[in-house]
Amino acid sequence: MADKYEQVLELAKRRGFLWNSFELYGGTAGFFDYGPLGAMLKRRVENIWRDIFVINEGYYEIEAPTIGIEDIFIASGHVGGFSDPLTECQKCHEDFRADHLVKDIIENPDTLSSEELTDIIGKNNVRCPECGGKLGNVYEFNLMFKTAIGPGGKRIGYLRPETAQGMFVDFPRLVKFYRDHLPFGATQIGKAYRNEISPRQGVIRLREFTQAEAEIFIDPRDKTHPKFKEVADLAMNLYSQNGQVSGETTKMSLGDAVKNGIIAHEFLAYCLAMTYQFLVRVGVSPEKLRFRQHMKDEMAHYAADCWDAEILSDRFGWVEVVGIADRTDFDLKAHAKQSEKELSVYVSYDTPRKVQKFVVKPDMGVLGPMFKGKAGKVANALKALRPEELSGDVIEVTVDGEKIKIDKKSVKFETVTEEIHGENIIPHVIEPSFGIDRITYSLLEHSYFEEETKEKADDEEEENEGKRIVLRLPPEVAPVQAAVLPLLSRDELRKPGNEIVGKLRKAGILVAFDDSGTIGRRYRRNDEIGTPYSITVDYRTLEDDTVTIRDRDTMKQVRAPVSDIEKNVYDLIYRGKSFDDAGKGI
RNA sequence: GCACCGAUGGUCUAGUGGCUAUGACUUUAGCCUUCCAAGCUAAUAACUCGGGUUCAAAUCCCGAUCGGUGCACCA
Repeated sequence: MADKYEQVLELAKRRGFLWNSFELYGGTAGFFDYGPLGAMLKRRVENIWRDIFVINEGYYEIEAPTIGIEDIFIASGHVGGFSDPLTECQKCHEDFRADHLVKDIIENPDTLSSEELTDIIGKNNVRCPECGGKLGNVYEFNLMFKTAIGPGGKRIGYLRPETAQGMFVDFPRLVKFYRDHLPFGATQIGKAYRNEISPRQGVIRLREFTQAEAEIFIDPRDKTHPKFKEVADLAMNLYSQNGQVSGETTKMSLGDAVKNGIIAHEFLAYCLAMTYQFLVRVGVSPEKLRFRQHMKDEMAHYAADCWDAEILSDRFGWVEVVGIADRTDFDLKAHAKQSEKELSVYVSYDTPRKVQKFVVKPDMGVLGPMFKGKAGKVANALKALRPEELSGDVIEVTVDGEKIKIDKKSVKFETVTEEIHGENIIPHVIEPSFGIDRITYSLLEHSYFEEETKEKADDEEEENEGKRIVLRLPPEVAPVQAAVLPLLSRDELRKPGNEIVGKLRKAGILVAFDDSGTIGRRYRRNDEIGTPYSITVDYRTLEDDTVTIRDRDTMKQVRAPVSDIEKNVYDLIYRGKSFDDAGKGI
C-alpha cells in the first residue's frame, strides 16, 4: 500500500503542484519546480505570512540579493562553520568526520585546518573505524554554493544559505527607517541555497528552497510583548526540554508556559503564537503540530532559547518547519566586528540619570611646555588615575616605562554630576524562520483525504464502492478558488456560465470554467485540486437567475442568485461566511 | 559519498532476446446526458540516458542519472 507521501506526490505531479526539476534532462536531486497550481498555492501561503508579519505586526519586508559577498559569511560563521572536514577510507570508501576521529588525541580538533587534521591522522596512525583501512586526505565540504563576482574570479561570492543575513547587514539603514526606536523588525521571503551532500525526502530537503524570515530587534532589558495578553490563553502542544527527557508533550497555554519559565519570555512566546496561527490558517492540522524546545546542548551557545515548530508527516515523522530563536546580540556583534562599524541603537532613558563622575583636569598650560611631544601621553595617564592616586603632593605616572613626577598644582580634579539621557545598546534578535516548501508540502499532506463513496448503480441494488480524493485546503490558500460548471455542455448554459466567470474574475477570484464530460467527473476533478466551491449553471438558471454552489468538503449544495454571486463567493473564501448562509439549502 | 533494490504513455501496469510493445484509467474531439468520476465512437501518448554483447536488446552486461531503503551527512 502506497504511503501518504507517495499518494500526495503522485497527485501533486499529476495535477501540476510539484514537479521534479529538469525532468526533461533526467532530473537532479534536491530541486523541485512548482507547477501552475503549486506556484499559486505557495504564493497564497506566502501572502498569508505577509498578512501576519508585515501587515499586522508591521515588520516591513525587504529584498536583498541571493548572492552575498565573502565578508557577510565570514561574519555569520558560514565560511568557517558551515562546512565539515571529511576524510574518506581508501578501502571501504566510507566518509568520516575527521575532527570526530581525532578528538581523543587533540583538545580542540574543530579549530584545526584540513592539513593539520591530515597530519595528525597520519602521525597517530588513525585508521578507518569501520574496516581499519587507510584514511585519505582531509577535505572541507562547505555547504554553501560558491561563485565568482565579476570577471577574473577574484571576488568570491556565495549563494546565501539563509535570508537572515540580509536583514542584519541592512541594520544601520533599518534603524534609521524605524526612526531609532526599538523594537522593530524586518522580514524577507526568498530563496536560500545549501549544497546538501545527499538530499533525500523529496521536497523536505532541497538544495534551493524558500525561507520566510523575520528578524525582530528588541531591547535586551525588556522582552515583554505589548500584545501578549491577546495570545496568553492560546494553548498548544509544547515539547519542552523536560518534556523530551520524560517523552511527554504537554498542551499548555502560552501564559502558563511563560509564567512557569518553560518559554524564556513573552516575546518569544508571542512568536510561537504567530507561528501557530499562521500554520493552522494555511491548513496544517493543529493536532499534528507541536513546538519542540532545543535541548541545551543542541542550542547555539549564544541563544537564549529556541523552539522549533514541528509537523507530523506520515512518512517522515516530526519534521521541523519553523525555528524560533532568541539569538541575543550574536549576529549584530559578529557583523560589527567584521565590518568595524558600530551596530547599536541609542535608547533614551525615561528620566535622565544623574551620574557621579570623577574628572581629572591636567593643566596643559604647564604640562605642555614641560613635556612637549610627550604631553598628550602624560595627560592621558593622569586622566586614568583614581582619586587616591592623586592625593599626594607629588603625583607619579608611568609613561612609556618612564616614571614621571608631577607637582599636584599642575593637576586639578573634581567629582562632577553629569546627566545622562540614554545609551547605545546592541539589540537582541528574535528570529522566527520558516521553511515555506516544507510547510507547503505539509499542508498538502494534511489536506489530502481519500473517501470511500457509496454509489448506487442506476438500476441495480448493489452498491459500488468508489474513491473520492479531496484536498481539504482552506479556501484562502486553494489555488483555484471557484469552478463554474454548466450542467450540460450546451450553449444556452455555457453563456450564463461565462458571464459568471467574468464577474468572479473582476472580484479577484481565480476561477476555472469546465464543461467537459459529465458533471460528476468535473466535481471530482475539482475536489482533487482543492477547489472549495463549484458553481453549477442549470436550466433553472435561465428561469430565475439562480445557480447552485457546491461545497467541496460536504458535497452539499445551496441555491443562490447570480446577481451578487461574486460578493457571495468572496465572502465565503475570505470573510469566513458560513456555507449555509450562502443560499437556500437544496 | 557507500551498499542494496527499482525505473515501460500523464497514472497504474503486461511483456524475461525475435512481428506494428499489452491493457486499464486519465486526457482530447464528437455523440449522449437535467447534479457527484463507470454509456458510445474516435484520437493522442511510453521502453530514463550512454556504451557493450548479439543477426536481433524494453529484456543480458557495464556505467551514469533519478527514485526508494539503510549507513554517513544535514536540521
